[in-house]
Amino acid sequence: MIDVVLADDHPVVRAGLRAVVDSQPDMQVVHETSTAEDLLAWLDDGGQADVILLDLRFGDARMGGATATGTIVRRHRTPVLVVTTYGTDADILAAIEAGATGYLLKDAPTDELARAVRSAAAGEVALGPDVQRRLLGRMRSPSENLSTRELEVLRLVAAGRSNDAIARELFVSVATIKSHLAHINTKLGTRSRTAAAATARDRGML
Amino acid sequence: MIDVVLADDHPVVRAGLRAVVDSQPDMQVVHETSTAEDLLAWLDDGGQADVILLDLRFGDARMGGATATGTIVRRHRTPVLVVTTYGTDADILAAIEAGATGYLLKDAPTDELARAVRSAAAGEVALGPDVQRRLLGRMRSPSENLSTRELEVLRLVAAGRSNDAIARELFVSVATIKSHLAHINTKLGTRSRTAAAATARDRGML
DNA sequence: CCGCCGATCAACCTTTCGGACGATGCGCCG
DNA sequence: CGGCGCATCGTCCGAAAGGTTGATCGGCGG
Repeated sequence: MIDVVLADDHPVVRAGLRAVVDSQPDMQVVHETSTAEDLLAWLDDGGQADVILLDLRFGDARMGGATATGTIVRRHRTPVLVVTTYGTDADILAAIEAGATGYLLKDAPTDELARAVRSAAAGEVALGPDVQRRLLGRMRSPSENLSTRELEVLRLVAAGRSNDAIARELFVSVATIKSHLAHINTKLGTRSRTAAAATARDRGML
Repeated sequence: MIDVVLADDHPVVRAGLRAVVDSQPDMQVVHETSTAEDLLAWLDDGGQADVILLDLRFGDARMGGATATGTIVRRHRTPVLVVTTYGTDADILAAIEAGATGYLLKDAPTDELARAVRSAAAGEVALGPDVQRRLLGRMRSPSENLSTRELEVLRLVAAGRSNDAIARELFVSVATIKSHLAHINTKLGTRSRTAAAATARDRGML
């Protein structure tokens, strides 16, 4: 039997996760908390769990999901499965770097969730298909390979400047800016300045 | 007995709403759908409900929650209770203008949800406390002169979509998007989509 | 009832971008 | 030394975006 703990500040979502987990014959919810602090307190108090389902976005809570994940993994070595609504690349990366065993989006079908819980309990990594796709996309375009000049241009693009304005601002010709932008779009896998700016924001590279 | 229909593209949230509703002695879930189209189809097919719990954000679905709300209210006169995760002012306004009977955030406690369902079934308006506070805040500062539609377009622009993509997403022609964008640029004092997106971010209108 | 506004679309034209070449110079590293 | 990546510029062309004007339609308020 897999003992699962839920940590989510949305009562409705907690009820949903509980329903999904309890409907599985081989797992059960043993505890629920609505804040990361409560979760930590429960664990420190001797609470035992096989898997923790954690929401990355704790409303306006003091402790973020990523921080909580790091603390839990370090202190209790319990597998943390991050289940959140929106998956910006930065969030996902942060969670994984913090030591999360898996990352699922809330729009994942229930059987996928159950599978992820079993994988996590077994100590395996469990990433949702969406998440895997995102990570792959990130690999294909390793973002950080933007040169300093390209990043400089990208920042100005994101600020809404035109090529001409950027050229004047950087004391180069428009052709150069276009060239940089072409490289940026190639590296980020985008097709327009606006998409590049949006992607850059998502990845927290500004 | 209050018959409730759920419309949400997140399986977990659907399970959560179902758990909450079914735990109340005076209400029950009679149908679930994951898209607005399915919901409309079910209603058109003779489905009867006392209250509809609808998610405003239907992933990448073709029909937005606000549009769906309008159609349902006009065609079937069934009270629609919008239950969504994040409450942007524009979202709330759009939903209410479309004729939603109530608006709740998903982080609302379960008893508040149950109360809202009863109010909606009785034909009363049911706005969560958070929502009411937001509306008041909005009254004080009339935000921007941007219409809800323009704001919708602006958001997609900021997400990096092309005019063509936005047009397909909103089911209108490219000419309309260009028209909206022209108005947006006039109102914001910008000269390009990227600048408009940047300005919008600065002013926190997304 | 009439006027105004928001949403929708169209046609036309100008400007800006983006893609696909190629070219030069510079610094770094094996 | 000889690549290699980076930054710089150029041209050509097609695609996308922006500006202008004008039109229809529905709702809402005076």
